Amino acid sequence: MSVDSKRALVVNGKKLEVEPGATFGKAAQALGVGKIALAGRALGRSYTLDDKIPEGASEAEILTKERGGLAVLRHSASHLMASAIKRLWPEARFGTGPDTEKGFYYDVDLAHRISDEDLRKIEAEMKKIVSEDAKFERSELSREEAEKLVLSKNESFKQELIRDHAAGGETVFSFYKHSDFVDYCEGPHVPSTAWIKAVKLHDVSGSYWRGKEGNPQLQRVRGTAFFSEKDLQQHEKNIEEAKNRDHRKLGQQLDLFSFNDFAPGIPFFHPRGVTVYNELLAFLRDEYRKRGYVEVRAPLVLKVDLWHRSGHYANYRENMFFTQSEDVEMAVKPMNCPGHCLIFKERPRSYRDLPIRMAEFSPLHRNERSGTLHGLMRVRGFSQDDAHIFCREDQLEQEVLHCIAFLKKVYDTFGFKDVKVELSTRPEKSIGTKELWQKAEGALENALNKAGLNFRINAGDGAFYGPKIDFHITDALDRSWQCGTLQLDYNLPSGPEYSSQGGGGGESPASKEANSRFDLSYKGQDNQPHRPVMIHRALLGSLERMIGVLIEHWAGAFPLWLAPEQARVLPVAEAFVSYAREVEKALFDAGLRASVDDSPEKVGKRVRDAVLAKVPYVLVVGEKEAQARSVTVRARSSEKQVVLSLSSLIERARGEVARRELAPEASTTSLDAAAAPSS
RNA sequence: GCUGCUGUAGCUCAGCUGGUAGAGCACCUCCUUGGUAAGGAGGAGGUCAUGGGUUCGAGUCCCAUCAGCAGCUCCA
Repeated sequence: MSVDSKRALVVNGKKLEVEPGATFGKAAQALGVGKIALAGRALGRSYTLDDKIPEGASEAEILTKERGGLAVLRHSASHLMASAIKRLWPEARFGTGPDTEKGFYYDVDLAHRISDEDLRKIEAEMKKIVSEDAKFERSELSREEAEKLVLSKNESFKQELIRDHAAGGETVFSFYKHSDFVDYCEGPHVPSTAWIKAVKLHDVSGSYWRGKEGNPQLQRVRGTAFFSEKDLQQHEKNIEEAKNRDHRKLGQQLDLFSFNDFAPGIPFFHPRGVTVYNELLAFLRDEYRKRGYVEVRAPLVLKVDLWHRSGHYANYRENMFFTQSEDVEMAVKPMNCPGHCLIFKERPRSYRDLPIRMAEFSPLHRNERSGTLHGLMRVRGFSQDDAHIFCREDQLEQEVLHCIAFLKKVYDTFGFKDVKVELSTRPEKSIGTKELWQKAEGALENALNKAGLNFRINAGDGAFYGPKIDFHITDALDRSWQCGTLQLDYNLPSGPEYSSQGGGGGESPASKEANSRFDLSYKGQDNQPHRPVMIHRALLGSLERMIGVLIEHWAGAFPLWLAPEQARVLPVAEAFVSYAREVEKALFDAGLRASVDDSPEKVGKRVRDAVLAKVPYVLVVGEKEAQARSVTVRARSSEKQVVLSLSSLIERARGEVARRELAPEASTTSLDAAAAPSS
């Protein structure tokens, strides 16, 4: 083969003939994306457009603005920021600085505490470097050279990374340089700093090196970047709007709940919040009745002996509240499972009794670390829609499917579209045989597939006693919260045969008690005792967290069945207050939550108040309505007015509640259809 | 728990380099009897998170504590 013969290459999925020694830039031009090309990739590595396409590559990728560009831009912005920081504080050392979903950050080790003012200074310095139009250049070094280079710059964190990568088998260490700043980095990057025009730094916070609590804490400087100033502004605007959905803000505005210094992290639910809370409970109890659940109530405070037996004392003590009675140490329960095991044991059980689906809504208390608290999403006192299913081994899959079907019903009722499902498998520290684990994981995976759910496997993240399925929902600011959970538990039902092979945490192996859990059994068809399997499951997760999620999901505009105030009657003048009261009474008698606003304000003002309170139905009544025994309805999310007879409004609203209808728009449509011809 | 930031009326916030508190909304009273997103006038309301300290004097400066916010960590 002659040296100058062209070679075939697949670039971005298209076949291309390239000259030997051609650069990624040339390939980009040949593809017609020369102007928007940012970087190249081949053989699992990133390159600049000026780099030659590696000889051995038969495929290559050109990253462009549209093709993975934002991540490239942001990663470059993090380098740009690091270089600006280095100019301002030459002693700064760096951890890692990746792009993220919404922007980028760089972790900095610097004795000087970076303030908000400093962020502006850094931004100004970044602008300078942008105007310098500094090229990003790539180079490759051997391990020795790489370590030498980072050590010469006193970058010990980078050295640690290099050593780790070397231990992982890496032999080529790439560096990216722009201006006077060089960084150990995989890339890719934009061609030059001039690309990074729309960039903004947001905040600085602490962050442990490599995410380990014992490690030194670096300063994480966070920001974001876009290709255009317009996109950046839009992004900032979106964030502002998302903040208006924050359940903490809406919870206060809508008078749903509050927090008080006297009980940090434990919510006070106001009357309106309790209405939502109780409607959710009613929904679940309805479903429990249909699905063969039984509800129980176990004590809130139990002797520590019990928590020793359950393993909570050894594994969960840090998160428990303790108290005492006379000389007996007791604990406030953080979970329901031990109580349910005790109820199970209260009498002999037969295989005919199983499955037992035992539900409980009791409040739980967990002493969460102060920094983890977050509105209703993470609290120290809450109730789960908890249940423990005691079943036979052969009922396991069916029961898991039963739970998933239930969960789907619940999430459909709320209209959740983006639920992330994770299957967490056997962790390093685990109890039980390999076969048991494989069986359990298989059962869960099988059930997920049968249920048609897309899921991600989260290897090694299961509980030590069994694998689990978690359901995550994101909040207004895209933070992910675990809501539903489904866990297989072989631990709590176990008896004296249980040994603390790795899972026992701080338990003393000498203690026989610690080595026996609840020793649950049922009498099988064979007249022999058998061990039941326990499924621990919650669908909403905690009522508190779910209410927080729902507030953000609907921006406070609850569907009719959950709305604290379902209708507000506004008499147009004092003369019609008595008819307004009649309407209120009729609604009340129909089981609906209604009020009259007879404050001495103009109708416009009272309509505004009702809209801001997100009341689903605003009913204006005056002379016409009083005579016709009708109401003029203004449904939420529609300014359209519809005249309805009082009786047909009630009929509609009751149906909407009974079916737990979702969208306010749906009710608007049905109202339109039912609209009496207005005179 | 860690790092940083914040804490002024019920809510949202103003209060310059220290000279002992202000607005809008909400609330109350009166006027207005109003037909779909803010009618008008007046009034009341604050141990400036708490506790120390510096100072002739602290909302303002310093320290501690408490709580919240962002991120990290944690989340059986």
